[in-house]
Amino acid sequence: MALEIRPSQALKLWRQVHLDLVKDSDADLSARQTAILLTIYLELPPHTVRGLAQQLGVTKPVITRALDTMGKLGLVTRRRDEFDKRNVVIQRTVAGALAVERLADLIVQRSRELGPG
Amino acid sequence: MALEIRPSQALKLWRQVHLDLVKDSDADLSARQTAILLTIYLELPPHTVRGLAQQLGVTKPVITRALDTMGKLGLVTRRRDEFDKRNVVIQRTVAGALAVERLADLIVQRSRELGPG
DNA sequence: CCCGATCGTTACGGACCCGTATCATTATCG
DNA sequence: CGATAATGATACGGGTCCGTAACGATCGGG
Repeated sequence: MALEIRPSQALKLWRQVHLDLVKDSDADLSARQTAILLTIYLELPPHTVRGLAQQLGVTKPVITRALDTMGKLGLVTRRRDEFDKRNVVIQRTVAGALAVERLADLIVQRSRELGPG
Repeated sequence: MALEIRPSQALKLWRQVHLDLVKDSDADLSARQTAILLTIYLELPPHTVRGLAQQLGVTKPVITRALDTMGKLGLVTRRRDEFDKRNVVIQRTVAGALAVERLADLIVQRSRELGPG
């Protein structure tokens, strides 16, 4: 069931999707922000600042700032954990789910256009 | 011959590779830099600042700065075009080729680990 | 009840990147 | 030649991000 992709195909796909992302300037997320966003939307909740920081191997302020930025874009929301008010629970949004879906479609679309090379 | 990948697989692959890139902090390239680097190494030379700017849909200073940064990292080199000294020809380097190769291997490796999901 | 531990956030100084505008250099054409 | 065009680099003001360090709020064990 493993995906069969050759190195040259992988690079072409990577380049083309990045070109698309750069041209659709609205989705100007860094590599870290991308990893954070996809972790939130692919991994099981709940997600906390500390948990994300550990998964990414970065410091907590990096997560806080990324959440600030993505919050402005409407991609995620934060809510205080009522049972432990020190914690903050990161929540998904409709806009974020749509953005992730669009990214998936973009990758799928571009992968379909790959030649045998 | 088209690559068959499902949206959920595409997202898992995208997330995992980005996680790897973030943790291997040395390769801290932005989306634009990634697009530029892969364009230089996948498309036929010669590459110029203006040409890259057009392909990416960005302004020339973006390319100049990206080449500065990638030059410091040893990923590319610049050389004056002897036949038209206004032009600068961007050249590949061994280190850059190796970095691109490692990226390709990373994507291939992570794609092999994808489940049917 | 209080003190330490833990959580997320913020302050700070420094670095990078952006787009616009401008510049020096070089080529081209009248 | 001289004027115009084109190329890449640079200056600038503004924004974002980084890691370290410190902070307030909250929990929990003694």
